[in-house]
Amino acid sequence: MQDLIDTLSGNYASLSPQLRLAAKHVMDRPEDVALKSMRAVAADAGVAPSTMVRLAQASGFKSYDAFREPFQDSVRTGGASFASRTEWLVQLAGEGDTGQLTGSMAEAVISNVENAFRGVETETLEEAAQLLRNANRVYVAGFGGMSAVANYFYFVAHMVLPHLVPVGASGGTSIDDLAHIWQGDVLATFSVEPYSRETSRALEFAKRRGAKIFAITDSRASPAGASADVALFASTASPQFFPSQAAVIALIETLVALIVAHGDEKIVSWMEDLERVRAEEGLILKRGEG
Amino acid sequence: MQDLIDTLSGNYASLSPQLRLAAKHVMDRPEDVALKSMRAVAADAGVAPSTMVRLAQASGFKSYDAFREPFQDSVRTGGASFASRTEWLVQLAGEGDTGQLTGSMAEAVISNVENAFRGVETETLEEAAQLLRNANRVYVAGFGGMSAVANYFYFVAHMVLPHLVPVGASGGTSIDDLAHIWQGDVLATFSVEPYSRETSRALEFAKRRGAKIFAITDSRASPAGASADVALFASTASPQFFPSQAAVIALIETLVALIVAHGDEKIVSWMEDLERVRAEEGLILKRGEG
DNA sequence: TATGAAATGAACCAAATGTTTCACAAGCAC
DNA sequence: GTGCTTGTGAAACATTTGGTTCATTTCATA
Repeated sequence: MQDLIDTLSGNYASLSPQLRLAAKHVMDRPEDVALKSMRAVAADAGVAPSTMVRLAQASGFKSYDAFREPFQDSVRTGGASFASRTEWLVQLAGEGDTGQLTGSMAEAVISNVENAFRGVETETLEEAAQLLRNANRVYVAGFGGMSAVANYFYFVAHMVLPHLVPVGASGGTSIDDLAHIWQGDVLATFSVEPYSRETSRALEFAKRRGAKIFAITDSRASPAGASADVALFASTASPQFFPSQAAVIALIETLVALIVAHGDEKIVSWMEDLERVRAEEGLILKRGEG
Repeated sequence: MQDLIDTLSGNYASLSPQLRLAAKHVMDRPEDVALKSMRAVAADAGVAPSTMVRLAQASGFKSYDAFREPFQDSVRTGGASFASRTEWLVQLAGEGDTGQLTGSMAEAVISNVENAFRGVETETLEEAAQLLRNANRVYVAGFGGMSAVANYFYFVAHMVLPHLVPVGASGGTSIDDLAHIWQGDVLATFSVEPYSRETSRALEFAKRRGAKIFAITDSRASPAGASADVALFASTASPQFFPSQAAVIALIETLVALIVAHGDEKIVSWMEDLERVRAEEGLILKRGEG
């Protein structure tokens, strides 16, 4: 099957738009080809049933059923897909130190994500969403290793929260960016150990000004965790030198989802607008375009 | 599915002869149930088609299709399929529950991470690590929603790879930053649907210059996935409007861990230096300091 | 703009699908 | 033996399947 996918990927450029759509879907969800009916796969891919037949023929198969066979075989023999998580990790460990490292990273990330979601109360998430939504301004701050995370939050959230202000991105000191923070504003911080001095400075400053604090951090005992009005916690445990931010990212994404879900319908039409504009301006590729 | 097989095995004694035949075959070849038609399975088991329906009903399922579902799920590597974005938007009108949204996000992230790690071959990870380590220069590019991810990669990796060059961060056009890319260099791209036009432009440019391409993306059929020398894939499926980047982040972290693990000892002492300096310069807080 | 080739989707077909029905057989109580 | 329940498979059912046809659309070329 992998051979077939490689072939498909190789010929991809020379296919017609509709065949590309079909091929892309097949490559993305090969199990569906094995399990679902041709029509169902076609519907998922957004093409006509006949297009699937044409794809099969274009790939050198006499019929769609013949085309489907390799996929069914790979699902059948692919003991990997049957393996439980622990079995899989053990097997991975058998593949040398690369496999071991990969396995332990996967384990760490999954358990971090699980713990983050398990540990959080839905009310706290609600509170956080409300705090951010109702704030006058939200200042977004993350330093050192967390600047990228703060950056990510800013990018995702600014589409649904118009009152976001990035801190520390402009090159100046963070206090410059915070100069106008005030009551009714919120400082959103992202921090993990080792905690940067700049974060705690920003925290103190914002508090003194009467702003509320929202934090995502790795411990209740952290500077941000202790002083925040609303805080979410995500472990960053990792078998390697750098803390893993995957769980933090997951929390951020969930939070933004909540903000949208329980926000007014204005937000939704707004996002639709945004996407439409980006498409019209040619900033993003249309489906099938390459 | 294993639960179902256990139940089947438990009730086995109390079944009628024909149902036993059917149940035995189902337990022996569960993949066949997932892949073949009911009639085919019945024929293999040596029973009438209706017997299969009866087995399904006797197991507490309303239809044979419902009975088959657990088998298909267990065969399937790609776990839950999520409603399309538009469906999600519709669902929003019905105002979903906070807990439900949180749960489905957790499910999505975990399954994305697991699939990303399961789908990757350890050799590919090795190749990627080597490609990046041995490159003359590595240009790091991500646009739109992926700029934060690229930013994260740059931040984490630049501590272990001194020859990293950010693209598009300086405010100018990305091509400006790529101007000096050449053979022996590598373009590292991060992209998910909807693919930005800028990414494919950068890809073309780098290829023309003879540079190698490394990509983390969400599909083999994506512009980056198709043209990359080494590519890693991570699903970004999510029950909400924005794709989830958590799995991409997890892959990035693993890759960096590999680069460190198999790099020369210079890298390690280098990182130690870096941390020492940051501590000494008072950029980060000592333990207990707040 | 006109022309021809390629691409596409709607409609259709025969075959196969899951399901239901029903007649019959086997076993059991009386 | 007669009734009655349970188990069973053949046949018929509506539905869905993979495959084909063909009119229409698309688009590059003339």
